[in-house]
Amino acid sequence: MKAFGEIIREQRIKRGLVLRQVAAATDIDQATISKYEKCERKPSKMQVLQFAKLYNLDQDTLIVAWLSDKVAYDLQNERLADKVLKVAEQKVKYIAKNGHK
Amino acid sequence: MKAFGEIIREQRIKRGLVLRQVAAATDIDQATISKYEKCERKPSKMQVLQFAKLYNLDQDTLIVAWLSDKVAYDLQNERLADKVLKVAEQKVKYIAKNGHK
DNA sequence: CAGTTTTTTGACAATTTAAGGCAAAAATAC
DNA sequence: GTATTTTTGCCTTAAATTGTCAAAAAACTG
Repeated sequence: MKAFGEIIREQRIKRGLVLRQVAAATDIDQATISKYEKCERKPSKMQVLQFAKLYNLDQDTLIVAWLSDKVAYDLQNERLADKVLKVAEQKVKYIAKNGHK
Repeated sequence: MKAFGEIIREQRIKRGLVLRQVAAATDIDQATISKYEKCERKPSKMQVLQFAKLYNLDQDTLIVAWLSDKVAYDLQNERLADKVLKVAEQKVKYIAKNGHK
């Protein structure tokens, strides 16, 4: 249960890379990458996939980390977060079944 | 497990009001209200509370309906929605416990 | 069925929100 | 203490979402 940022930082360190190098490889500003790693900016899906490729990570795993960050972020400070997630789960199931009328 | 829009439409009909009247009472454009009821626009939190007051509904209930709509909407078409919600739940719990460093 | 009221739609303007980018500051390593 | 790396702040930009108005469509009413 790691945040997207933690994951990509771990991977970068593990490979002994500095931000500058990752920036060069991905064509993303190094300050921006720093912010991703510290969870101060949220990348687009395309960028998530870029990182998955760069670090040889399973795409699904990384996307789950990234999307769940977003959801959790939207609910931060919400007393009702728990209830909201349970209801959202039902709604997602319902939509998956019956489509979106 | 109703959508926010369904709820406020039900309530309006139940009271025999037309959009024009609700628009006057809330100072929201009637086209906008129509869109809320059809889930084509998402109101702000303030407006959700306005509707709670207008229709004498429990605020929490309405907010849960509204927020869960948002979450479910973000995850529509996401094959991984289920997994995402489970992870998000853990993250929310974690944040609630340890704050947001 | 014509006339009236209500609801919906569509295009556009306005707002809001979040991200990208640069340069300076801070931290870390050498 | 210098050099490198990382972080921060600010600002611009871009994207997404909403509100608004007018016209079209739909639903009532007599």
